Amino acid sequence: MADGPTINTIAARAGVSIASVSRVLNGLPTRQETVRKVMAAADELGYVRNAVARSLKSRRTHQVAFAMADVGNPAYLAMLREIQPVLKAAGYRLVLHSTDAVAADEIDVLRSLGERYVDGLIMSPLRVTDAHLETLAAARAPVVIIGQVPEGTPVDNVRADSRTGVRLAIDHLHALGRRRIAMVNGPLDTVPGAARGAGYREALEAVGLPYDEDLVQIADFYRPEGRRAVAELLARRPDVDALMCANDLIALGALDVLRDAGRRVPEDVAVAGMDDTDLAAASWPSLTSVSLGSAERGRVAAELLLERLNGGEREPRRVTVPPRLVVRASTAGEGHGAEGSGAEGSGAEGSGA
Amino acid sequence: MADGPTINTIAARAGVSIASVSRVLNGLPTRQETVRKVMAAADELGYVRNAVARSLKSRRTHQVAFAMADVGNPAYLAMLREIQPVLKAAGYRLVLHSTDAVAADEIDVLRSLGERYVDGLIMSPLRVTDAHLETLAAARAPVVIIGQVPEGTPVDNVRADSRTGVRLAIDHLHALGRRRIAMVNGPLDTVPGAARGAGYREALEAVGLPYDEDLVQIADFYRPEGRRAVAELLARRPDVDALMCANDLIALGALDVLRDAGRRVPEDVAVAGMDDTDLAAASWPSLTSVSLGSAERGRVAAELLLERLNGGEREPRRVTVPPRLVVRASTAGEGHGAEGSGAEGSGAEGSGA
DNA sequence: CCCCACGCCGTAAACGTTTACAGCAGCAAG
DNA sequence: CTTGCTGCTGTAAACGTTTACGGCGTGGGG
Repeated sequence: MADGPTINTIAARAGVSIASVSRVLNGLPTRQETVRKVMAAADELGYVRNAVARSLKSRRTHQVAFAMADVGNPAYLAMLREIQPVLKAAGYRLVLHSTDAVAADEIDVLRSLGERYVDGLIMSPLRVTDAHLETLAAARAPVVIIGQVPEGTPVDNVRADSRTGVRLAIDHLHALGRRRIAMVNGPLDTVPGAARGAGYREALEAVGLPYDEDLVQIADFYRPEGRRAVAELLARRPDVDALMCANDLIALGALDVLRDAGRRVPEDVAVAGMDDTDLAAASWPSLTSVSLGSAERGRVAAELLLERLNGGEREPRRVTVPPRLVVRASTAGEGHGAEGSGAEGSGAEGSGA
Repeated sequence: MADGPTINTIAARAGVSIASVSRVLNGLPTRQETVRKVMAAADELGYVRNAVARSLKSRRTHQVAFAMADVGNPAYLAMLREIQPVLKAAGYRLVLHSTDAVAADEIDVLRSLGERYVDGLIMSPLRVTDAHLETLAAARAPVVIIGQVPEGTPVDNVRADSRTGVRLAIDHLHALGRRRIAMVNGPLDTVPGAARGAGYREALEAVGLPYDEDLVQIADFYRPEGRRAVAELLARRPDVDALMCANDLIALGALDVLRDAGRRVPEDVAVAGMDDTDLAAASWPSLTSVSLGSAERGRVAAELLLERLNGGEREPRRVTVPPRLVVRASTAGEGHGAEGSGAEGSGAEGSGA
């Protein structure tokens, strides 16, 4: 045992050269007799190819990195869940980085591509700075970016379309007869905040409703902030009949406040969220939400990367994944419970000692 | 550019040998002048050490694998979230495997340790078979198992204690004055199901309540199953005043059914879940739940592995992480909304094209 | 009978590092 | 001036593969 068998051990035992062993293991044309001897020796010794030596020589690691901004964020998890099987099926291992949305960490990851421990990278930065672009240009391996990237950046890119997403939701609310549709948006200096705000204005115009500053309230993307913001909004405009929230957490906060205020959802006020996280299905009433296709973005990103890893040179591609409105009780007003909710086992546990 | 600079390129440019370059890069004692020349050359060329070659020679990859049964399961995600930073801080990269709880896949992962692409492995199998144990014994790198493992298996092991967890919850319900406490358990032939069932009996005995078969209902660990089971239970025993559910999803199903039946929670029926996923805080009313310490189990597992990677030989250790009861509205009956809920940004998105 | 083609195999170099060892210069002590 | 340190550096081997190249034996065609 001591020090696992190598190609040399096998060669010695089978009475052939290491070249022959390598050929047999790689299925290159070899005499039957030799194949037999090598296979026998390998089996007896329990030989396993050393991936590191293989990578050094072949310049392929069969590993791909995914740098997610935040391991806790359901949107990134949805991506991960799709990326993983695509890579696995193609014979790649997944190296996971968490950058905590810190630009410096993201740039470190890009730079570390020079170490050549992976063949490629999928990255979803919160926002792309000039430093990012600079490092990207010098990246030593193919990269796919999930998110916004300036026009003309020569890199494969997969993006969502939250602007259209907001329009879907507003159209829906308008079709239900709502006419005083407020928006609880995230900070306007974030990329998603700006896009969603723009979507709101466009959508109102499209359905022929006036844009009213009074109906817009800014909150951070968290539940307590959502509560605060919706409370202010209600105080100022008690007459709202629908709330478009910039993400599901804000929407949950909205539900909290409406419940306390004795407003029925959706009868008095309809509520829509965004991101379609699993929280949307769990809440009461369950939450209508705009899916921005995190899962699909992950899958597409993985496929683009694989294509580039196999195919070689190619024009950089840009793919936009369309949003999808998932209607639930918080706007539709049907009973709850119809919907099957997700899967999720229990069993990561054990009994007592 | 073409083919990134190596230690040789630098040696040539700095007019020294590759050994000197290596020494400088590794901070071994070297004359100041030489250090200067090498550093200058390395900077100018934008040199980055090749991790693969380094690993081949040093027999250390600085990578650790985590094999999770299911990328979608919040319990495993909680582990991942803790494992990641611990490893990162110690200078290790994380390779993520998803085995979909398929034994054959898990065994493949164990076997693949022979490829030496990682220095160690953390694995959380759903259940451990004989084949697992056999492969484990022959594993070519240190392994830490999160979950149940037969007595005496010579492997580092971190486990939860859901049995005691159930007791915590039952004690709580009993202290609130509940006397007809039903249990909605998972399948009894799963490890968690059996442990939780045992915990239920023990706990009843401990508080002096009789064990009544009528009050036990079996469901699979999912929400629709929970609904079905609780509906049956209510039909049979309309007098229950508390429900102990074997996980949060079942508990969410219970809330659905109770709401439909017009029973108030917690006034008429108190409900407790298990696993303390983020769904527990999102639901209405928010859900009292037993945390089995997934996060802490992840952290401990990572620490055990690092210890073994640095320390070398050592007795196998077994750590049991104690459960913790998180009281929320579904039993306590206070208002909702007090609690801050988790953090979770939005921003994995982009605006429209 | 000679030559060549062909199929198979072994030798050796290469991938980019780390590191044991020896060599060399400078200097202090004898 | 020799000896022996000391401090630094270079040469070369090693990690475990893959693969270009040439050699060898066989058999068929001229």
